Amino acid sequence: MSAPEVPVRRQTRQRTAVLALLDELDGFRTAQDLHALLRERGDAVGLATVYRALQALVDDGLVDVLRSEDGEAAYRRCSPVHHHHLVCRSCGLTVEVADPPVERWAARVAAEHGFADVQHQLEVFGTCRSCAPGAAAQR
Amino acid sequence: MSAPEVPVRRQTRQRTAVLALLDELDGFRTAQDLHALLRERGDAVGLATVYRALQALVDDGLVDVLRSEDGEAAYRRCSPVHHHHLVCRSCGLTVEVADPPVERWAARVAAEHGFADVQHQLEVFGTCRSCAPGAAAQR
DNA sequence: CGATCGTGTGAGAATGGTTCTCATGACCAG
DNA sequence: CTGGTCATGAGAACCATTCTCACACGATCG
Ligand SMILES: [Mn+2]
Ligand SMILES: [Mn+2]
Ligand SMILES: [Zn+2]
Ligand SMILES: [Zn+2]
Repeated sequence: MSAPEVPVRRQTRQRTAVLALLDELDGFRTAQDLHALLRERGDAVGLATVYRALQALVDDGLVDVLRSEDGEAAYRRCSPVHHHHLVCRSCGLTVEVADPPVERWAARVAAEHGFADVQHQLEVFGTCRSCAPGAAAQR
Repeated sequence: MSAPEVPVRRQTRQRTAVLALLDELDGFRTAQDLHALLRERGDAVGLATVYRALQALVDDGLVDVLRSEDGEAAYRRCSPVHHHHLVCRSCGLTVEVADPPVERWAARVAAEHGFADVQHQLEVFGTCRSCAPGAAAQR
């Protein structure tokens, strides 16, 4: 029983690059986007490795993932505490928001219907100020 | 301007069969699942047609669609009024639930951050009574 | 330091859900 | 009834994601 259940997570140039890039971005981005950005930037990383690095970060709770309307997965460096997202449909800008009321509500509704092992997901989508129609003309 | 903006929606055997099947099911099902069920049942429909029929029903507001964790789309006959879902992860059993408080909350939070054209999505996932561990043994 | 071991990497193939193509079939208004 | 649209379906195409496997390279320990 001396072998760790979860293998040691090695620190590699690729994983460092992926996390560093996510730290600079403020919105949700797809794996393909991140891969392209890394390539432009010079420190290229294989696409499969980008996917693996992102999955590891999600498992470690450092990154949140959500599905865009067309089913593509999008990733974002997020705080480790439970929260929800206010996402701009146009530019991806995201604000983390908390909502205690819905936490209790979800648990209560689930219990009323006999559901266990309850989880919930709440996302709010809209158009941010910068992306509002006319925002470009105003400056 | 005599041509209708939206072409007439013809009533075909295939579209009727898809909607009739959805009316008998109480949970979210993937297009592939529905296609297989229709085939078993005898009145087969092409897979592409199943996808097109489902998309039309979604456009008409008769069917709701959500993405499972692996990105697959799942469809369910739903009421046309705004609501949220309590979904069993195991069998797909779904209960429609309303939550007035979150409606106001979403609008307020979005406004505070300058977001417009706000939409939100709230889903609760859990394990229903029938799928709870031990339920099978209990009869 | 190095040797060693096991994990990480990446190019390309494979997978699989969804959409597209296009020739053919069938609603339905007139 | 009939024509003109729209619908259908088999298969190809698409494309995000995962898998394969030979090779590279962190971490560990003497
Ligand atoms: Mn919550
Ligand atoms: Mn709502
Ligand atoms: Zn924006
Ligand atoms: Zn269930």
